[in-house]
Amino acid sequence: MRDSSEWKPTSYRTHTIDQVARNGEKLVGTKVTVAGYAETVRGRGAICFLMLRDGTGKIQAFLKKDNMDEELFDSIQSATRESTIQVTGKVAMKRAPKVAEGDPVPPPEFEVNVESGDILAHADTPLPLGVTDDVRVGLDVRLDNRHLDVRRSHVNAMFQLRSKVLQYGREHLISEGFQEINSPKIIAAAAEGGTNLFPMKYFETDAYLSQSPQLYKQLAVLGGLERVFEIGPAFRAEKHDTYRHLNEFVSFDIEGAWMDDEDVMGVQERMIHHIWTRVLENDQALIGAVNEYRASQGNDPIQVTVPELPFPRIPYCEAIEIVKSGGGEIEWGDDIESHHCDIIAAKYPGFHFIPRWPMSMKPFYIHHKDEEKGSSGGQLSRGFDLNYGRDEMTSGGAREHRVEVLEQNLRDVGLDPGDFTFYTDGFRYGAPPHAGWGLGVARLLMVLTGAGNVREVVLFPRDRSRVTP
RNA sequence: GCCCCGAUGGUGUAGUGGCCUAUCAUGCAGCCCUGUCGAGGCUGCGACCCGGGUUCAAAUCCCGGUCGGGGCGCCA
Repeated sequence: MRDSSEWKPTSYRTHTIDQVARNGEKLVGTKVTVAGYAETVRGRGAICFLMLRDGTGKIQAFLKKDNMDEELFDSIQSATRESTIQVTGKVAMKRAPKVAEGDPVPPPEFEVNVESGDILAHADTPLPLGVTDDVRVGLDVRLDNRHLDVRRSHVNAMFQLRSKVLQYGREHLISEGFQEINSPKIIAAAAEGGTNLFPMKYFETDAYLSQSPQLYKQLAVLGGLERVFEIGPAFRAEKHDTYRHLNEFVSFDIEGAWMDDEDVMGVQERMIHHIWTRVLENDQALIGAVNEYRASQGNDPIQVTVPELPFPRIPYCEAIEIVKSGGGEIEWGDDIESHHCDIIAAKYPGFHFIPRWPMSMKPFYIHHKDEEKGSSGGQLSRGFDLNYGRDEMTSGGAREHRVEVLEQNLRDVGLDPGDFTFYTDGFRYGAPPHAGWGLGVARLLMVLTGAGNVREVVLFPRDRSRVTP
């Protein structure tokens, strides 16, 4: 769980629960105040055991009727599960549990001998979902009650891992000289075409929610910010309903000047390598919490295996051949669909790049070189994807920096360059060649945590049929 | 947008026309016991998504609705 060793006391507690549990030996006899959720309340009569849990750990509070106010004793003893309770008392060594002959004696544990306390907030019964119950809960019930779901240790661990992934990713990009930016999410025109946008009213004007920071991060680079990244939301009004799609998702985006597609693939694989390495070094406790739950459900444990560098590159033309030889029906110029990815994934199960897509399948801002053609003569682009198994993680590429080519590309896909002057004007006064990518944070998390659904790793997911909570 | 599937106590489930005043687990309430520790023992509480239809008889079959799940397309 969280490392709270450096946390300061607050108005409600002198110590976090983990601080007491971890330093019990030093604290024996010391009066402490802790607060947490009542995980279990056992005992009826003269003594009572209250298992308290906060965001850092668990500890048993021991209550004896003789040692405290009788009314308080009764109210805590009859408190409902998940009520929040504050207790004050001296730290003591717990009596060792009975263990069967030959079983190892567990390490010493500590508890709080309660002298006073307070019920901070009472929990209704029954709980919509049990925080510690030994029953499966459907995803929909969990999402409707996410505030309780997140109290479950493996769910809590997943969201701590999410925070770590963002932290380590930032850490790495900053080490390579990228600076964090924020681009507008309210925009006037389609950024890329293709996907549907959510329309909105911006005062008297029609506007949309941004589907991607793409054009803005390019403008930032054209403006001389050199290397930029953004972690922010993107919105797509697509009526999909799958384990890997949401209508609002967080995208990890970068853009760098004087770089091409190969250069930014390098940034990406180094970043993922760094994230995995750091998780492996620092966050085994979180992985352990996830695995404990997986074991209870009969699932294999997840393992953090740092991927080898460089990731395989399977150019589009080669990918088509792999699919064909694997029995898939596909022709040059076709999209590589999920069932095709299954064939490729059988050969390349981990992370792999698919560079050099046909220009006709990539957005107008992707760069191409006239001399790079596919086997059947079609124009190739400098756009690439990053896949893990069958799932697409990333889309990226070298960008078109020649304004006259950019405008032609717009016309080729049926867009009017006149609608994009806010963007194309950025290229008229000298433009560095540049490249970048966008990575789906939740999809990366799925790989790391073994989650079978993006909704597992998004706190309050927005899909086709869910806008609350 | 297309295709498939599902809805039973708070939660997760059993159930394929009469054996269902509906199973089991968990939960909740109460009692007993107890320095417990996945506590234990006993008693009790609580459900067939909504509307129509078929039938002597519907949780079960049919139609419509609502909500949900899975897959595809598209994408991150």
